[in-house]
Amino acid sequence: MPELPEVETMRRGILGIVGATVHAAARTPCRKQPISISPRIDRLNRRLQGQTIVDVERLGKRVVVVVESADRLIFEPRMTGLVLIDAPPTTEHLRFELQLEDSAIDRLLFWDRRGLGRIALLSPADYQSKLSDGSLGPDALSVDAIEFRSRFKNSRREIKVSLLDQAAIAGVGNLYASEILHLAGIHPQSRCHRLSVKQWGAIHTCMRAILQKAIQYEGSTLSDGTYRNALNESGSYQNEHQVYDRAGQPCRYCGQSIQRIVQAQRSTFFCARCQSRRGIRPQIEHG
DNA sequence: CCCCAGTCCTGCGGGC
DNA sequence: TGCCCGCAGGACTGGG
Repeated sequence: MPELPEVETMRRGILGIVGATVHAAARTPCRKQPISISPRIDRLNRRLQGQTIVDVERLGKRVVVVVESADRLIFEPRMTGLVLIDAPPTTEHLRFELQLEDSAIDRLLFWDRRGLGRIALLSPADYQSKLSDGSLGPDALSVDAIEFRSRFKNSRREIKVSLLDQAAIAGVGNLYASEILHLAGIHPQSRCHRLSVKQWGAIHTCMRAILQKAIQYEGSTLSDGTYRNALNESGSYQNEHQVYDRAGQPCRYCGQSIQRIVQAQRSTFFCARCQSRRGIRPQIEHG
């Protein structure tokens, strides 16, 4: 399930398309239900044809391809989507391609096994309103500690659930939320409004540490093997997981059995000893 | 404001 | 052994 580190790895993996010119944008033959592409593919193709790619950005869990007209092609992988420049895992789930010219890279591909992913082409005005309509918070790696705390501190929700709210902070998903709170020594059911300034500092610091380390490891490829980088290679951060999908196994830090609970219909994994309802794990340095 | 259940969708693995 | 159901969860919606 691509979260910020996986999407950032995809972004880095396709940077070679900068400078290429779009020959055509097209759906690929695929017997599955067509994925959502906005606007309609013929209109999207007309707006992209002949455009030079000038940048590849990331916005939370989305890959953003910028062309010279300042239109932005947004790839939203959701659960099983991949942005690739090399051989896709299967041909039957290949959904979309950008045929390229004037480049060593032939084409940019969107592959998605389950088809929940989305593609959208946004004008600069559409993009600006998307950024300012409140549906997407600041990127998890851009937001500073003050802004971070201010976005959560008055909420009565549980911290784990709040971290998944993309309108608060963009980029953190279910896997990394558990890992971040474990490193910070914060219980996932802690209510936001009851956390201290020091605890918010710890969560912010640990969020940055976990996400940056996961980027270094090129993301997490889970047992279903779906996630791949742009060259169709596995990530390796799954080997570093402390709690995610480790229910019943010993905490690597203290040996206590990792617990699984359900919050907002999603699995949360945590260590009840390292993540007490009181305070920060004392051994972790913050700042 | 926030919560919850349902929706999309496919592949897989547990259980019978 | 084979089949079916439920689960995985990112983003969103509608109702309470």
